Amino acid sequence: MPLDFDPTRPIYLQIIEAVKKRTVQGIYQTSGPLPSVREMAKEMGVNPNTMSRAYMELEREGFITTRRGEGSSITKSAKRIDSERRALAGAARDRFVVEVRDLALSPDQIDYLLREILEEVKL
Amino acid sequence: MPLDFDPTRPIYLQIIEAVKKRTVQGIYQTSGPLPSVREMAKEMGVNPNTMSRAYMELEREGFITTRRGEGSSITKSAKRIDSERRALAGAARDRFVVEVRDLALSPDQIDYLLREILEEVKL
DNA sequence: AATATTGTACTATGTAGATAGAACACTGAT
DNA sequence: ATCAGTGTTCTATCTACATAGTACAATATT
Repeated sequence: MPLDFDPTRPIYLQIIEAVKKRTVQGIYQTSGPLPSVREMAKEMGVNPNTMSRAYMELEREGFITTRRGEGSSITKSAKRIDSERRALAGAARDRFVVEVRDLALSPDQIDYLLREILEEVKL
Repeated sequence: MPLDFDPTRPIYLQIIEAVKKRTVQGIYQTSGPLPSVREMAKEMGVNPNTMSRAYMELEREGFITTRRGEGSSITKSAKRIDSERRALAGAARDRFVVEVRDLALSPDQIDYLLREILEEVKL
């Protein structure tokens, strides 16, 4: 199932985010190996070079470790993963605040917006 | 004061969003004219071609009207502007929900996140 | 009528991102 | 030793985006 990428943003950045989110969800375990560059490229429907670029960036950030011939795996540090979860949530919050702050919404509209979010996120 | 653009996203798209936000905030009135392509380009620190592209797109969407030699102006429809406000808020909400939904946050974490947002948006 | 200001169009240049394809280098298993 | 699978590197090609510079077309102003 190839991901549906936002065509206005670099794919390799979206891949990085997707891998982090899947890890945070527990889809990728720290015990086992990460799918290989070629596998993951095929699954997400992108070129192996693009996937390799994403993996290299993830390694640079210390989120995965990678060894030639052996493959890649997620960091074993649970602390690192949880900090990633909080970082993703915080970044999403900041983006949302910036986007909404200057819309001249009434207090009622703000309350309604947040209630909508609460319901949708709970699902 | 040139805007600080996100280098990972097309500038002309960010300009479009900026013009819409300014309009929604009341910075650009429907009565008066919009700054000219060259003025706005200078103000935002981009090339006039890039600004022209943004204006053309805004016209295509029906958000501004533009006439050669005369200049551009925001749509006179207050309904259109308010619908834009709600559209911007709704899009921001949807993006936020998508970003946060799959982070495996605890209910407590969600509550805390929303309280943070409420405080920051109120300012 | 002439000039300035407006939006628009065009060519050229540079950069980033993505793809395709081939080759190389290292590791584990047979 | 061989082979398959791994990450990595390289060249080439294509597209979108942004910039620079120039020129053109239409309107408003003088």
